Amino acid sequence: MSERADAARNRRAILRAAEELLAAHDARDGARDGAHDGARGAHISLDQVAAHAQVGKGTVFRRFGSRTGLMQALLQERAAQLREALESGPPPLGPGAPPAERIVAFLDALCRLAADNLALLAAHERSCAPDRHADPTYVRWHTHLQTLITQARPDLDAGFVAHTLLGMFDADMVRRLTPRADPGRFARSMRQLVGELLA
Amino acid sequence: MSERADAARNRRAILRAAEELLAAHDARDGARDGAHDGARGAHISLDQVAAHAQVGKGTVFRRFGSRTGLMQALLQERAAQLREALESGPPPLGPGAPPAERIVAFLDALCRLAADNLALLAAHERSCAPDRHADPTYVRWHTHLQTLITQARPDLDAGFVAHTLLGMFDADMVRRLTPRADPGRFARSMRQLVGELLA
DNA sequence: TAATATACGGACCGACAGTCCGATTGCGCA
DNA sequence: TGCGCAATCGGACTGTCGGTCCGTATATTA
Repeated sequence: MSERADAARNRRAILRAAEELLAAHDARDGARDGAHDGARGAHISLDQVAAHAQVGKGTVFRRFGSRTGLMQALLQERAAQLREALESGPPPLGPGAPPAERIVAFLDALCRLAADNLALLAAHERSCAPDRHADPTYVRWHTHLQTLITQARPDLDAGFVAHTLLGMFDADMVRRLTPRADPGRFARSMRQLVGELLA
Repeated sequence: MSERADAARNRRAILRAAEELLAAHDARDGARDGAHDGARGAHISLDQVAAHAQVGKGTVFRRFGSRTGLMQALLQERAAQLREALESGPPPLGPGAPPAERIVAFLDALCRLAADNLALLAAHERSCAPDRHADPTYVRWHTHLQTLITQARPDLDAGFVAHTLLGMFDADMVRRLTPRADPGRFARSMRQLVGELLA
């Protein structure tokens, strides 16, 4: 036995509470359209999360270690499905398709994931700012891309390119480049750029 | 008259103090080589800056409005020379050369600027995280790139590509991709990637 | 030199990440 | 079923920091 029942229950409660607060932010912020609204940032404090989860603050820290830990756990959860698809799903997302196609499929999937989780992404960025490159999910994505890029374009600096491509998914950038009038712009421009690189 | 003499003196003192603290961080952190050292971040508190500048905290806020304001001022100062060169210097950095060359020259200049001001860049990122896209220096750089890209490759989404290219200059990324053993890697990989895009 | 707009400094505030410890409770075991 | 302990809980507490306030000091100008 590695985790007591109440502990597991609280872990779930905390994750769900964080999601709900994030979603609330998303809704509230999303309501504002048009030009950017300056001081962005889904700032949910851990006190809020604890209160919303009906749990003591200490519990949050015992379960997740820190704000960063909570955010990483949250992102990991949301990314689980994608991870599964990458590792053992059908091509082109999963193994089996030529690398260039897998890259495009992966980035498309990231677009969707980003669009559906803007607030989480923003909060995650903010918390992990110190070195987002240490986040397990980021590392996994980076490794995946790097491998594929190495196969598709052995002449490029795959690590560098992978970082650059992942850099596109900055929450603020996604938001800015996803205007109401043309919600497909981000994905389209992204695909075009990747096309250039793999051509 | 727009600013009293003592006010101007203090403004300079604060800027210099911030630079010195940042440099101290840089030195201390830079001493560590090899693998990443986790919790990065040139975190200089405004209390520290005020103390180091031998000035009251209130003065810092009166002059710069906020932490973000201070960071923006700092970056603007460091970027002044580059700005000058872009607007009225000799080609290819300044006007007169073909857009593709100007883009490369500009990004090369950014490489140098980034390398020389890693700590500032990191601190700036951290403070302006909410929306770095509102920073005057960032906006200037983005506009510059966007214009040139539009000329060089009218078929691309210039705004998107410009953001992506600027995204490469994330302090953490620069640091990671500038190993002691091969300090030219970042600039080289960057040039290669840009070459692909403009080809 | 007097009058006034400006600037100064540092005490003060509220928010928040993270810590601590006495009270509580799930759970294996007899 | 009931015991006992280890794990968990909760929320008070701490230290830090960005930002505000206001009584005092000073540059400036006439």
